[in-house]
Amino acid sequence: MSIIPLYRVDTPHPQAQACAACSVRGQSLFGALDRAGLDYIHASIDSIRLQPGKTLFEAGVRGAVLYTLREGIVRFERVTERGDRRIVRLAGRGDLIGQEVLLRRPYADDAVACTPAQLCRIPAHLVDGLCSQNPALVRELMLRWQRALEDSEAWLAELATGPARRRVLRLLHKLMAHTEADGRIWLPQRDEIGAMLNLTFETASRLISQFKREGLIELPDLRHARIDGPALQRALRVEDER
Amino acid sequence: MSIIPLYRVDTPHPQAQACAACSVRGQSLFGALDRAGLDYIHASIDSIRLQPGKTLFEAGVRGAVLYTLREGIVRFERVTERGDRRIVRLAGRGDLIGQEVLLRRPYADDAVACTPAQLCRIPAHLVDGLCSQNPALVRELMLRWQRALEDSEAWLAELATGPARRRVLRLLHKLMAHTEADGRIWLPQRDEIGAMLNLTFETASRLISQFKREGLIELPDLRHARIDGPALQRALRVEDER
DNA sequence: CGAGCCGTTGAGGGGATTCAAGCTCAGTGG
DNA sequence: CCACTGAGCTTGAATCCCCTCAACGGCTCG
Repeated sequence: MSIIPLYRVDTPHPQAQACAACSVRGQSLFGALDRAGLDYIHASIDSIRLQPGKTLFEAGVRGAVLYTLREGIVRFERVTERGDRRIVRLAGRGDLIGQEVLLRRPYADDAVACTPAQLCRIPAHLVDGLCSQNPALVRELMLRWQRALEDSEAWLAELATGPARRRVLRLLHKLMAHTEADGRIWLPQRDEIGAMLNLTFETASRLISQFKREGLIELPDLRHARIDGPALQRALRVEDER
Repeated sequence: MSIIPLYRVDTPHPQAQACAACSVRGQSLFGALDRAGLDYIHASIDSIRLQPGKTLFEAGVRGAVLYTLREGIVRFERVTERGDRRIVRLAGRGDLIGQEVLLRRPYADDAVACTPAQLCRIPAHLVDGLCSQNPALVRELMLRWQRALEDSEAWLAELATGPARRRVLRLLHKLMAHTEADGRIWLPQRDEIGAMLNLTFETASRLISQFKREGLIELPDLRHARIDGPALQRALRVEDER
């Protein structure tokens, strides 16, 4: 919960200090804000934690809040008319989640935590207010929309094309962008891989096992992998040159 | 080319009148503009015609113009690292094309006319200028970004999933949104269908022929189809309930 | 009239799915 | 303590759907 100051102080609000020191501030939406802007927002922003598998919001709901992802990975998924789940995009550190509420639109997808996640919960009206003052923020928002669009199109072009082996290799490549401090990457469950790449979980399992045998990856635990980067590059080259 | 007036007149500029009367004005980006706004923009906007197969711009290029599609269908495509062409989205009447230039970003995809197309060519700086005056325009822009994002995600979920028959049926369903005045829809070439649905052109051809035999569609000419709507709905139902 | 593009159709092969069984591991309760 | 259970992962065998390769026909253009 946020804290509401009862008296005027000269030092900035503690949450404002926290925002100013935030590890993802430079990459986040509010990176464009100055001290005064931070002072304005701090009181309304809550910090949220989410366990893997927990949903942040559901498609179709008209929400009034959006989120900045400080830590972890969140996936966007939707259920097709045929009834199967399809993961259409991932969000990582610094990404904005649920920006459609700024347009008074319902959430477009389910948003579900893939890993333990930490987020800032931001009321939509807060961003509305800041936008009218701050053109840089508007531009920042548009940039995020464009990035999300390009992500989605790249996903379609690169992760939904070609043989299964190539698709899983490309997924591993993409996941390397979210490498953790200790060099491990998040390895999705087999049925999640299936939902991302349009494969059955058996096929996903076969390929991950195969990569293990080939020495391309190793699994320190069930949810993480270490990837042999150069070997992955080579394997991708082989797939693409044919 | 645009015409620059040499003397001040009381009647609105002819192009401003054309804009005000534009058939897609209500759905277009500048639907949010008033008379004064239209007067401001008219002189810089050119009208463009494009034949099927002609490209409007290429991915990676840093352009300075964006477009409103007045008539026809334009596709966005990109070449995967493996080297095959993949169509990732379609634009129809009233859609905005190339808005990434507003962010000083290179075009994200190739844009190619699918049908004869008419567009308005809009210099990016023009929109920049209007945005600072006109909050409604900013909101309209954001809405378009969000719509494009949702289109792309829906494409991924609905057109890249399931057996080939279902994918082509869903494509026909989607194309019905662009039905022409006489009730015909644009029917892509077989290899275009392949590039949209990740199929070979042979498979696309087989399915279109099959639909013809089933009476689901008829082809008045090679590039157009008439669809039996209820039959299509039934066929989709059958596909989805299994 | 031949060349080239586009569409159609067939035959055969291959890669992913389907169906099925067995495995590990964490949690539960006797 | 350990059987029991269920969820997730792995692996095998058979099937099927789509791709590949190939031939052919219609159409437009030079």
